[in-house]
Amino acid sequence: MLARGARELGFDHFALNLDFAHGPEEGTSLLFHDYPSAWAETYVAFDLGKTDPIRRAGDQRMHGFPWSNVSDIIPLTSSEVRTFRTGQHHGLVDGYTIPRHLPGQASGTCTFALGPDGRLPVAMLDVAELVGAAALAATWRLARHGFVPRWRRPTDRQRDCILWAARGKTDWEISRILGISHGTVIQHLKEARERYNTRKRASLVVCALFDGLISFSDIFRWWYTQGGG
Amino acid sequence: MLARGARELGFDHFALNLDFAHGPEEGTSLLFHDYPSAWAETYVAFDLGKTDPIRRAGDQRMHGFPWSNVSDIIPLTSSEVRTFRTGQHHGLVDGYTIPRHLPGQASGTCTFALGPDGRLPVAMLDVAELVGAAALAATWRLARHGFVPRWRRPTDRQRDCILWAARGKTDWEISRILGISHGTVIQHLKEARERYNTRKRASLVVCALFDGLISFSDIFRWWYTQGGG
DNA sequence: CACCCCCTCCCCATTTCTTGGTAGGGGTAC
DNA sequence: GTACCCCTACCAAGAAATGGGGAGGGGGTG
Repeated sequence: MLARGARELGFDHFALNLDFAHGPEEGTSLLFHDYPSAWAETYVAFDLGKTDPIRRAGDQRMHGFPWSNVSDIIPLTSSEVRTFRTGQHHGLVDGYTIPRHLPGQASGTCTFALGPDGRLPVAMLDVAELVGAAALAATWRLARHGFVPRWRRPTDRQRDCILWAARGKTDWEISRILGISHGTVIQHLKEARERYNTRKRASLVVCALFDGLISFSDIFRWWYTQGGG
Repeated sequence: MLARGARELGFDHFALNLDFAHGPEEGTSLLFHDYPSAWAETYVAFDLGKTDPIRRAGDQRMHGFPWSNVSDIIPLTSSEVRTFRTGQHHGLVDGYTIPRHLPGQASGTCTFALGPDGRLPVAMLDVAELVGAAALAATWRLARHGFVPRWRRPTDRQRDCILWAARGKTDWEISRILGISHGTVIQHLKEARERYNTRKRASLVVCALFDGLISFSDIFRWWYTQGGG
């Protein structure tokens, strides 16, 4: 259906990707597409997904964007430029990507791509936006079935510690800030790690951020008022 | 502009809300609207934003929904039902709400509401979706401005190391994964920390995430392929 | 050709995190 | 009342990160 829709909108290919955010161990991701098989194989073989600038840009946006805008959204590293060029050689010249996010639950993109002779159907982008969003929402509704792990979230105090850890404080510094003992901070962070089922401070912070437990504004609001940078 | 747009779409009022923190507590937020002033004052006075069922439903959805569907999306508590009823008494009978999310950065809704005599303009809901999303995205772009630091960005190899660090790997593990020496990984991360002007691994990851150098999907995609499929 | 940047490798000392325990007091829900 | 959760606090050993140095090769550029 999406493939037909892509044609009718004036595109050549589609790709729908949905990542479920239910923690390190118990998650899944979906990928449907009708990209040229040569490119798909290259993509998987070189694990290009991890350096795909399109996905990264999607994490910064609330709605669709043409690929030509990616460099305005995020800084491109040289290897990402290479990924991009390789895709073009495989017949994926341009495209339009619609991202959608549900904090702590899922993130996904729906992309409509153009072959070598294609031109971006500017007039249809708004429709593509709606079609892509509908496809993502439908996929999410279908896929979430039988899903509700929702492990216990960290407590208030654990969250405080995570927040200060995200701000780059050591356990001892956090203890001074919160007015509790050093060992207690260690304890809170220990239990928080268990709740997110991780074993490293850095990924604890990542999990808390993605889960919506803490946010960048939480972290940086303090940062800027400090004058630190 | 939004007020005019709301009228043209067949609605009576609009409200645009953007929260910069998903965290349970603190967080800055924006609210633009042309609701009846009596309702607005009540809303603010009782801090109803925290118990507004519309917002909570928005956290569960990737795209727009009419208010009549809210009870299908989330279970309504008695206080939420009260909020709802109070709104109706103030002349807000029905509406259509468009949510958008950026995990860890912002969440917002754009609502078009109907007065006592209004009927939901079903044919225009898709347009409302686009208009609301555009308004949210524009607000986000404006609000985020002046937020993005512009230091020298980490190199490709430094980014690789940050990404694996965000995934909870140790320096030694990263060295095995990338096929380089342990000391080199330490060196890359050391220089990456200097570029982001931070001294801790956790805040290095936070900076890289906020900067868009790495993204949540980069991090979690790998996790999914490890355990879940 | 210098010069800068990137990637790679190495040394050392110190600080910090992680993991494994145990345990009391206060609040709340059944 | 009993059970559970949260917050607090402590100990100790081993693993990992941080900060300070230095160094060579390759690539691109003025």
